[in-house]
Amino acid sequence: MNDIDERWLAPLEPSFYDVETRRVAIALLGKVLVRRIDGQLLAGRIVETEAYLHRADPACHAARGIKPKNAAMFGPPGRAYVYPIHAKWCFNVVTMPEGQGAAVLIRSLEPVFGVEPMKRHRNIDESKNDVPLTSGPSRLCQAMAIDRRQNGLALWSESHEDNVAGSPPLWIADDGHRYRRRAIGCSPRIGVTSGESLLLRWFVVDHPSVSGLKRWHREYGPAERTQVD
DNA sequence: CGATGGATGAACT
DNA sequence: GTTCATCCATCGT
Repeated sequence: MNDIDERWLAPLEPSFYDVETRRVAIALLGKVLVRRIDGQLLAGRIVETEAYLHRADPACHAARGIKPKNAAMFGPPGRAYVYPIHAKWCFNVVTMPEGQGAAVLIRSLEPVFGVEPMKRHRNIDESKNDVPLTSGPSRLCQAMAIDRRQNGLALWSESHEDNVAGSPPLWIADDGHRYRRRAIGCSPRIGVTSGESLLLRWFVVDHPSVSGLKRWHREYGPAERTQVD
């Protein structure tokens, strides 16, 4: 597990994120969120996302304009937007259009490697195997050790210079994994108090790492057809 | 599965 | 000081 060939984990280019928010949310399913911390590599496959649109979306933090708290949302696509909620953290990726405050919330990961350090970060006993490690936006932040320090961080390779280890502490990679279109479901977003009728949550159907509302979903089909590639 | 109550950071008055 | 928030562990059915 320690001899990971990072060539398979090269950061996605900024152009990946410079796309309409919903397409990014869908295209992120199957990608791998990677974290380097304490000399260890943590990774989890993205299996649940939500889109927060720059307009006509009252649930988006950008809806009430730019504030110090949400300023990272208004930065270039491909940067992290990390914000606190109910004493925990949520990790978003900024999408296009730049400067408008659109983002994708990463809601759940399937652990790929680094399970032991993830358990430590989550304060879970090493012997326990049935506790959700990275299911839910705040749990995955805890497992991946993401907090306000990653707010505004660039996730592409240029940010290597930000880190003495020669690589960004947090990025998203494409290892070639693809989910079939029929394996992707959609639903309203979880926990939002406005814009609740919008189907802006996507997830891998019946995946054990997906959090919440598994029952209320429908196949991501022609009605929501969006170019994934 | 749904309801409940706890937890904390930041924007308000 | 008060309120609200892209939550979640826990408990009851």
